[in-house]
Amino acid sequence: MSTSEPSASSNFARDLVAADRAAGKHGGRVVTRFPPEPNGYLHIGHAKAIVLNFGIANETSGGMCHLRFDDTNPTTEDPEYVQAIQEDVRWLGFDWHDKVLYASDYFEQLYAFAIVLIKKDKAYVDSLTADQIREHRGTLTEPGRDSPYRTRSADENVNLFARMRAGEFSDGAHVLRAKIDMGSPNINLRDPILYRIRHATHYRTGTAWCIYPSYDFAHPLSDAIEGVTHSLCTLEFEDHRPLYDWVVAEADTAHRPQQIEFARLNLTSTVMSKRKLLELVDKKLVDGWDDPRLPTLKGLRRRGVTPEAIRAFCEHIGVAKRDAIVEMPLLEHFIREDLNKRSPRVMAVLRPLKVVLDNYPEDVVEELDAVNNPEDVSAGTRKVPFSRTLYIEQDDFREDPPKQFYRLAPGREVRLRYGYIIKCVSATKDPQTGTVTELHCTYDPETKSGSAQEQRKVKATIHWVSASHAAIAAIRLYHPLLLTDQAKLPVEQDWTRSLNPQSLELLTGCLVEPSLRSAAPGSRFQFERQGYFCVDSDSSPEALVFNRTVSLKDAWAKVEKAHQAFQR
RNA sequence: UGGGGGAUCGUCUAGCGGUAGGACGCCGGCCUUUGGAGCCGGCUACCUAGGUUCGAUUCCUAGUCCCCCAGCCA
Repeated sequence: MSTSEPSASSNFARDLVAADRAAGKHGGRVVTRFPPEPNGYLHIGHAKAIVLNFGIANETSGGMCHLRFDDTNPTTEDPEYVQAIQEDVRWLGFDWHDKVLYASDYFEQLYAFAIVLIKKDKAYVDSLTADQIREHRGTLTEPGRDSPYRTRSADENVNLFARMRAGEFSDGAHVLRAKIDMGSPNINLRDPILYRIRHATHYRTGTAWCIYPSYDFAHPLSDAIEGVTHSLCTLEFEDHRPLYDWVVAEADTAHRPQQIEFARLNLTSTVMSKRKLLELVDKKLVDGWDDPRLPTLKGLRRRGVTPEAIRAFCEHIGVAKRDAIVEMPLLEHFIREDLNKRSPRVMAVLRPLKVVLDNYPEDVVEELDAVNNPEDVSAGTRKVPFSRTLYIEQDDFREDPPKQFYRLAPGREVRLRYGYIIKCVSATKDPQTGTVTELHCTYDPETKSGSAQEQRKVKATIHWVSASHAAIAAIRLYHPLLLTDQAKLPVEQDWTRSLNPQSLELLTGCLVEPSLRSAAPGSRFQFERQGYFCVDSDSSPEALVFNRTVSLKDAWAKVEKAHQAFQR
């Protein structure tokens, strides 16, 4: 990777880990883990956790970060996601050094730990129904009540739990619960469920088990089994920490991991919850998990965003405990910053307007020298064909130019990038609609780029393509997925009503310079004066498709907006 | 109204008793064969009220506001 990464910024979690290490806690070892449940695709919120966990491990000598699948719920998980998650973590640029681990690999050990708890009278089999358990749990302000089964003997519990495992009971008939305190003000401590019966096929263990450990039991013990020192998770688990500590203490594990919580990432104008993402995909409101409008890693990748940009963004936003909503323009900034340095420049006309150079010979084609990347001289130059009939951007011509509009207008001059200065002589209009269909211009032969003779300056330089040489392409422009911030989404009414109906804008008949004909899917370019684009996976040499990753900053758009605001 | 957390520029974040800094954004300017990039300058913040202290964003007290928790999800 040539892109320089910002040095890891200080944050409370890093400081905590560093302090523990300095104090010799855990023998100075640092082991973290990224523990997704394989029930969906990773998004940029996960990237924050990945960058944090792998980052802390990587910057510590001898540090290690495990990739662990928290696959304790057979009804929601699928190997498809295991595969996809590994791809995404690898794509982001992280390496788990063979430590792909699965909570399901610990089922036998976890069962043994459960027996330990039962024998210590710290867990019991409850035979209440789910509804009854809920009733007994109390409320936020009222304490819960003990289950009548809470006093079963250890022997009876061991026996019952073994029979649960053996498959003697149907789903929901019994659960294993921790015996803590039904009167605790912390609801998580009111005898939380440790195991439930699920006669379901697990994608890895098949039908070997019909009882499955809950998160609250499996997670702390998995961390302990793996020797995880610092278990970083999001804020909503803060009040599970006493339970986390209780479980490892009562199970008397050799190693005691420490849970640290941080705020999850929120971004404006998009959705990040698994539920909402799934809804968009299921209802076909987007084009699958890799729809470029989605904040999924697959979506961002297809859109043309680089892993370096995502990493830089994640480092920059920091890690703290306060709830925050990061503005999308910040992400866009890091995408532009990265792409600016690495993207070859090309010319592409999104909304073509025909231009005929009346004084340019009909049978001549010049090969003009174009710079591939002004940010990187080693990227070299290429030839771009120039001829009498060209296309320019519709936006680059105004019949009646407003103030501060420097581009083409009747009688005005602009430079054609890498070519000549041209002057607009006349505009042909459709007699029906009045729209401009064609421009007639003259070129000034003395002003060819690179020729030192003519140093005449014009206010604007515009991009263009040669009509007979250009390749036709379809271009997809992406706009915000949501018209409102996710934090402000209506809770009760259908949130999908806040979706932007224009989030995808499809342009066809776009004209791109001929060098793009052979562009491979995934390759990225800057379309000069427009933005960063990448070749979509749907693209082929016969039918080119580009996705706009992000637009360039547009100073004129601001000026124009200010004009409009002034006029109102 | 129980418990757990959190409040610093519009946004994200730093600060660990001693001039409130950075980034995005926004506004000017320079530069420019991308109205891009780059460069220069400017903008705006310590939730409130008390207290401790020579000195408080930081420590203490009391409020206020925001977030999370009542799945046999994670």
